[in-house]
Amino acid sequence: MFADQGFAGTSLRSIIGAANVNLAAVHYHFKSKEALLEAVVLRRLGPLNQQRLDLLNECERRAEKGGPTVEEILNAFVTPAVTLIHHTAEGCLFGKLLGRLHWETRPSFAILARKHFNPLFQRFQAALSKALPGVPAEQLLWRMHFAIGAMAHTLTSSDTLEVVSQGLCRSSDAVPELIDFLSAGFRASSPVQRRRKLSERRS
Amino acid sequence: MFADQGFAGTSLRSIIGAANVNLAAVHYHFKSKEALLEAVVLRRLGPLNQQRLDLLNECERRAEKGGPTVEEILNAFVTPAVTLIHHTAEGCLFGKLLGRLHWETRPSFAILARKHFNPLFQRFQAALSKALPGVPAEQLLWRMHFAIGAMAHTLTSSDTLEVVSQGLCRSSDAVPELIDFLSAGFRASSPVQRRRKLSERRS
DNA sequence: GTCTATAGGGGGATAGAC
DNA sequence: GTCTATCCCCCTATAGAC
Repeated sequence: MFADQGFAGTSLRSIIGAANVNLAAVHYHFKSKEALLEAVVLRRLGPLNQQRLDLLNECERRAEKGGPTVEEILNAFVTPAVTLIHHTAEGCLFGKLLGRLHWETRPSFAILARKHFNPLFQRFQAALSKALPGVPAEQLLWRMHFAIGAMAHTLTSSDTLEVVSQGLCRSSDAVPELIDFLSAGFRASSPVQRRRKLSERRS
Repeated sequence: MFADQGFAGTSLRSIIGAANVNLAAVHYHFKSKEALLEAVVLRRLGPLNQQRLDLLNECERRAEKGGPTVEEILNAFVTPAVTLIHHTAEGCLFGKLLGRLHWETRPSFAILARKHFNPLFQRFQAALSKALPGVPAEQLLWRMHFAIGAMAHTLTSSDTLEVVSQGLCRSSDAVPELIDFLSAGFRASSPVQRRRKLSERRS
């Protein structure tokens, strides 16, 4: 319900109705509405982030000298989350919740999100930096930012894409399509000349 | 306020407080809270979408035979929106609102968003399809989906990136970085072989 | 541990005076 | 057109019986 309607848009009363419990039980077991959300998120996000790290470690261990490819690193980051959306209905909902978490603005959420995301982010930043020695730090951060946006939007809205495309795009293709797209973006060469050209054209 | 706290998270009472008006005035002039949001959005979204179409038409007119490049098309789509975030504070807020609109789930919002987004989407889909004859329709839709996610996330959260990167990434670089990244993604070749390989690795 | 009952404060919308 | 006062509902959280 948090996934579909957002935090502010979901009342505890609608939750207890769906769960056939009473209101006091929520506060007894979880203390507050925000703490309930945190519990809902953490139950699955912990294992999911661990899975991402395991995949990354594994492909680094297996890699020839020079480390894993961009595709392998992105695969470790993206796949555990994005495969959620075409498995169980529950996984699909958690995927939406996960995507939403990236742009909830309540201070307590931002803290929650960063607490469980920053270590992961830095680990993947280091791996990508090694795999892409030609990309300056600033640019790598921008590209990770874009990748997170594309991934989060896929988590929250790929069902919309299925409808808009009239069934042409299926969620089961999301992972390979996303990795193809992102890895090409990360590898993009960006001659200063071309960037200047676009800037001038805009002004 | 809608941009920062979302629709459900923003009360009319907090709005009238900030605007120094009374509650009845809102309902007299806008009829309802949802209609107020629609008015807020439409005042700026109409001109912005027109600007995107104008830019696209202009670069198509100016292009040599073969039509405009992917970069030019993406520039027409992305720039009018993303330049919002590093101009006025008001523009920055509207950028956030615009990004948020892509993943508000209330039925009335979905209708609003698609009503003003679908025509634009189809126009750009046609242009991109022409510029990328080797990319099948299904894949192009996925890539537009990813591009929208990256753009929307940039609109809503690039201030976070400025903080996380400790000032290394500045919003004024968002447009060229985004266009570099996306255009490479759109041009990506995707040998079926590689995609199968990744799929197998996952299973 | 579990429940009912209620506190105590918003929420959006509206009636009716001016 | 504008404002005050108010309706009526829903919200989170808690007290206190069992």
